[in-house]
Order: sequence, then C-alpha cells, then structure tokens
Amino acid sequence: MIEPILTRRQRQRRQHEEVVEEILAIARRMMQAEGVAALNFNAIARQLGMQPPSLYTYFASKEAIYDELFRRGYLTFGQRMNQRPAATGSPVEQLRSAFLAYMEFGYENRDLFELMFQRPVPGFTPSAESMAVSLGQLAEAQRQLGAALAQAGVTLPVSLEEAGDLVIAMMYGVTAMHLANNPELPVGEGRFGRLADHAVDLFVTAWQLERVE
Amino acid sequence: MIEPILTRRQRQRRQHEEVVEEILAIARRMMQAEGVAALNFNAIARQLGMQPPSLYTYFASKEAIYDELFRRGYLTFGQRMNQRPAATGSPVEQLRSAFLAYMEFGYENRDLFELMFQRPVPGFTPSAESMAVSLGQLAEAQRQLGAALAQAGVTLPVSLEEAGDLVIAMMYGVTAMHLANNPELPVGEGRFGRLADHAVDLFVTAWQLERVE
DNA sequence: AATTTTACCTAATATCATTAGTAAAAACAA
DNA sequence: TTGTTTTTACTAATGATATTAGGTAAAATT
Repeated sequence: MIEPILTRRQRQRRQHEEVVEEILAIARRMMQAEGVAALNFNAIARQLGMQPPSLYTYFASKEAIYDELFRRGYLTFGQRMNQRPAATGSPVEQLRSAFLAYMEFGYENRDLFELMFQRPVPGFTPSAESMAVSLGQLAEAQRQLGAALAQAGVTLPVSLEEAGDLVIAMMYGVTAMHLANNPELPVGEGRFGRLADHAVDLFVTAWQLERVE
Repeated sequence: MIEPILTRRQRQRRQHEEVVEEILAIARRMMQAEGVAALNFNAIARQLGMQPPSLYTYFASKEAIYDELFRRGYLTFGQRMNQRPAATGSPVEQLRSAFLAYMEFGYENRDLFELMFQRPVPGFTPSAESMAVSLGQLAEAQRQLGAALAQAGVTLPVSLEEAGDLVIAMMYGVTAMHLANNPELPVGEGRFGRLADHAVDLFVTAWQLERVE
C-alpha cells in the first residue's frame, strides 16, 4: 500500500491554503488598481465564484485580509532589507543598497507600502502578532543601519539610533513622495525617484563616511 | 428709515456659511478622533440635528467636504510656510524655521496633514481647483527653499530644485514618522520629533551653509 | 456506520451615501 | 399686499457593503 504524501486532512488544508493564496492575490490586485482602502470583500467572493458569506470560511473578516497582507508585507520587507547583496560592503555601500532596497520594495509593492507605512484603512489596526512582526523588522533595519555606521569608525553628531532613524525618515520621505508623484516610474527616475543617490550623498558628506572606504 | 447693514440675501448667505463652517468643524473633529477615512456623512447630519439628506443643501457630496478641507488645508499650510518670522533670516535660519513650521503644521493639523499628503480616502481625488491650490503652495515652498539656498552663495552638489525637493522629502519623512509614532507629543519630543534639528544640521553640514552666517 | 468537520448556500440585518419627490417657509418682485 | 422664486428641510426609497444566522450536503474522521 502506497503511503500518501499527505493525509486527507492535509490535502484539504492544502486546497484551503490555495484558496487563501488566491484570495490574497485578488485582494492585492484590487488594492493596486483602486487603492488600498477600496478593497471589496464581496467583489473578491464574486471573482472566486462564491457568495460573499462563503468567504468567511477563509477569513474571519475583511480586516483579517488586511492584517495578513500587513504581516506578510513586513516579512517580505525584512527579507529584502536583510538579504541585500551589499549587506556586507563598506558603510557607504550599505547605506546606498539599503536606500535602494527600501525604494524598490515600495515601487514594486505600492499597495503593501501604503498599507504598512501609511495606514490608509479606516478601522484597520494590525493585530498584536502582526504588529510585533512589523516592529521587529523595523528595529532590525534601524539596527543594521546603525551597525553599518558604527563600522565607519567616525564620530557622528548623533547617536547611532538617531542616525538610523534619520536615514529611515529620509528613505520613507523620498519613497512616499516618489510613489505619490510618479508611481509609474521606476526608482531612479522622476522628480523624487531621481533623488535616491543625492539623499545618500547627503549622509555620506555630512557624516564623512568615505574616510574608511 | 434705517439702512440695514446686510440685505436679507446677505443675511441668509451668512447663516448658510455659518452652517458650512459648523459642518467643517464637526468633520474635522470626527477625522481627528477616528481617522481621516472615518468621516461619516450621516453622523454629521445627526450632530446638526438634521436628517442626512438635508446636508446636501450645504455640500454636494461627502467628497465635497473632503475637497474643501483639502483646499483650505493647503491655504493654511501656505500661509504658515510663507509668514514664518524667520523667512528673511540667514539660509540656515530659514531652513530651520521652514522645518519647524512644516512639522508644527503637521502636529497641529494631523487630520489635514493626512488628507493633504497621504490621500487616505478611497475614491477621493481633489478637484482641479483644489489641486491647483495645492500645487501652487508646494511649488512656492520649494521655490522659497531654493531661494534660501541660493542666498547662501555656496555651490551645491545638486540643482536648487533638487535641493528643495530633498528638504521637502526629509520634512515629510520626519513629520510623518513622528505623527505615526508619537502623535500626542509636540514637535521636538519623541523618537522622531526630536530629530528636527539633527535633520537640519545634516543639510547645513553637507552643504556647508554656515559659511555665510 | 456514525460522527464531526468543511465548504458552501440563502435569507436577513445594519450602516452608509445618495436620489426623488415634496412641503413649508423665507426672500423677492410686482 | 400678492404672486413667484429660492432655500431649506423633510420622508421614502435605493443600492452597495460587511456581516450574522441558520441550514445542507459532501467529505473526512472515528
């Protein structure tokens, strides 16, 4: 007798998860097309050939869909920031690659970027678990930036935490302005997208980060 | 016979405008309490002791309320930025006061700040007129920053427009992060609110703006 | 074979923005 | 003053939306 790879339960669960994935994919397509807040629970059901109440088999509420996307968004974001090619280069290189990774995440995931950093949804408050994921990833980004700067061996006019936060604020500012003004242009183009390198240079010059090149 | 100060028409109009003002005030209170997207047309009517359809006498739609707040928000923002005390000081002073004015506008008008810069409302697109006001005020801010920098007489590594945009992106980034993290703390306090001066110093140092002090 | 679980359904509810149609009152013109 | 227009409000109704209640049939589990 051949051992099935999956129990029936597991097979059912897999199919369940497949539907969950499809729901999330549809949700993202909707958010990208109409804006994050325009997510329509009933319309997702219709696209799946279901009656709206049947969707509650997969998600407990519309907010639960937002929450799952929020959580996954931060996981993806964290992976992107941590697994940069240049995560081991010189401080300047690290700063540059962090900036690029941040902006590219925003460009490629406009919907998630808005959901994660701009809270565009009326009653949506991330669940405790999702919030923990979010804070963890952000703290890691801040820590990494601080570490890169520490490695530079220069004396900054601010603490490492403040330095990391200044970089984060600038990354966010440039990216948000870029997405608001030229959402269709890739990073590096457009009024604000073009500013990425200049923004990095600002930190490099002000903090004299080249000294250890 | 005593000449009335106002014609009946004018008196009626004044009462009309008073109701309009009250509607906007209620709307802002709601947005501040529950978030920009939580504005509830019916609830405004109820607070005024009206039936919801009667509100259409004063605003053509819910979006029209958003639009008026958006327009006024940019007007107030422009006034604040232009009428800074230090709008005539040294370049460094101007940069500092611009940063402060921007952040304080955000802190005192969180609801408008979100509405104006973050577009947190599903279908809301500013009317052509409001959009013109908005773009005009932003262009003026950029121009003013550029002029202040030009006055410094230094050679920047970027164009004046790019320099203005970098400052705008940084102001936005720090303010948005501050409002997201410590909305209750005034400018100057909190993890990001504290960074205002450091952010200004970044530009001053990188661009050597003190030379003309 | 008996049971539990899962995935779906229909019907109904509550909340919203908004439209249609109307009535009273105020403003105005004659 | 009288007749007309404009303004302000109403009730009733509609359509979209998220969600709940309650049920059914098939599949999975015991």
